[in-house]
Amino acid sequence: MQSVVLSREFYLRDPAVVAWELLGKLLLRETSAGLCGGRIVEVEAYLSVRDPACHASRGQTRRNASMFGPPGRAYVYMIHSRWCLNAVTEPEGTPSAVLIRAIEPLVGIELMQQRRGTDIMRDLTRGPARLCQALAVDRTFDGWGLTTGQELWIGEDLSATGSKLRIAKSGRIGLSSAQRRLLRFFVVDNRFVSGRTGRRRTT
DNA sequence: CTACCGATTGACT
DNA sequence: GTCAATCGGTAGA
Repeated sequence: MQSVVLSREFYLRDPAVVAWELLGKLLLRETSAGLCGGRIVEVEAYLSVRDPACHASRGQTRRNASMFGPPGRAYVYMIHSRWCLNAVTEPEGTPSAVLIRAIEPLVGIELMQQRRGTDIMRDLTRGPARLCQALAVDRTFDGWGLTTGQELWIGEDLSATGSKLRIAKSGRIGLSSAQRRLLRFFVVDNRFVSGRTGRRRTT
């Protein structure tokens, strides 16, 4: 599993662009129990104060503070007693982020099966809270540097074939507002994508 | 302090 | 497809 850790500059851009380009990248987690992770296949962008669905749109609180920090760090929050992982984007002070909604399991399958309590591959990392449980990501990673290449990071897959990913976009899942905006991006026909896989094709 | 709510999931019809 | 468990974050008294 050869990969090159993504730089801080990668995240220093519009969250919709970062979200799009995160598809196909590797999300990796290393503990004393071993390495695990997989390929990112579903993401959502949250656009700072101009996006009512963004946790930071109504100002800074203790929960969302890491979204106001530098790009390339994690924003981990809890919803319905489950953890979800974001990558912070844009310059410090602009609180935007990309929610990692699903990955395709590639390494450390057995470890992720243990943490999830199931052998069913499709249930390991399909959904933002499932993947956090599989990778043992919790509040302690809020603010963590995803560019460090240690413990939890995102890298370019050097073994990836040159073939271009087929990507589609849709409205974001689970929102009570701003549902019309097409800020969810996913790999077409990938069985580890959560929710409905219909909607608008783009490539 | 209390009350309300949710970027979800798993169980169930 | 529907539905509610469950608990930290947040706002308000």
